[in-house]
Amino acid sequence: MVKQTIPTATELAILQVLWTFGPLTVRDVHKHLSTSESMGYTSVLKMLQVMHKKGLVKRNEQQRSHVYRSARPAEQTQRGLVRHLVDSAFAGSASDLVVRALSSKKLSKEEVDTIRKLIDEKAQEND
Amino acid sequence: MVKQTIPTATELAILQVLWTFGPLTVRDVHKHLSTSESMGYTSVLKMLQVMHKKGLVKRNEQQRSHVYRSARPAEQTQRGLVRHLVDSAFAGSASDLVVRALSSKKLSKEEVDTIRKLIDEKAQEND
DNA sequence: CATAAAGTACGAAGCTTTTCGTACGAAGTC
DNA sequence: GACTTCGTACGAAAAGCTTCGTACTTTATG
Repeated sequence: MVKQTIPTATELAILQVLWTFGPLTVRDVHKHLSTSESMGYTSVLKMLQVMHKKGLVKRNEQQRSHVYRSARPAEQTQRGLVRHLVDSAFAGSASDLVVRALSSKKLSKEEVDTIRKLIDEKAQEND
Repeated sequence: MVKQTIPTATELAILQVLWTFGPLTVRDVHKHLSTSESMGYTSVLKMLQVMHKKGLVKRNEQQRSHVYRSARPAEQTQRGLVRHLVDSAFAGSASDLVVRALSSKKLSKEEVDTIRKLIDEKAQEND
């Protein structure tokens, strides 16, 4: 079992871009990032190099502009993050986290329905 | 609106102790912490001083041994943490986080029921 | 009252994370 | 072929987090 690294805040910002838009060059990551945050181009480059070294992203060096992609599917990293948060702030209780999530944001009717279906499946499993 | 500080990993470890056991002296925080993690006494002290400066904890200095307590209820901090995670790793979708939470850990029948009830209330609100 | 025990304060070292300047190579353009 | 543009690499400064040693004060105790 490989130890799951928890990405830092900046790493997460970059990963989200990659998850959303797929494999990108440094320039494109920078473009998608720079709308909200302002981070120099070489900072993004360095960040991606660091993440590559850590194994958070993979890259294709065929082109002169290397193309980076997330090393793991979003789902896997997100699960790791949730687990980490559950342990570090909810004393291990995932349901407490869910309760808090439900009370913290207004969810649309559709979202609530999605979740309800999931819960029902979950409930059947446990019968 | 006051900007909500996101506690660091160590700060969270300490906050969890305070949430669980209520107001404690440095020595007692250290005791509860040191079972699993090993952190020097003065490190815990310093940490609590830093947290006090940041406003994460309050302290009563009546006694020689100051008594520290969480500045905010657990619920509030937890909501902030969830919101932060939703933004930084789930593109703002709280329901995606819930979905991931439900798929990441086995939940007991009781927990599932608790959540289901909550969902039902939530669903009614939206009608 | 002298000494030990228990407490706080705090500077500073040691890490990790983040940012960026500078160097340098490869491709395009006049 | 000279010059500009676009790219990577990487050292190192800056910033934040964590740990702990040392200094000093207060209280207990022989």
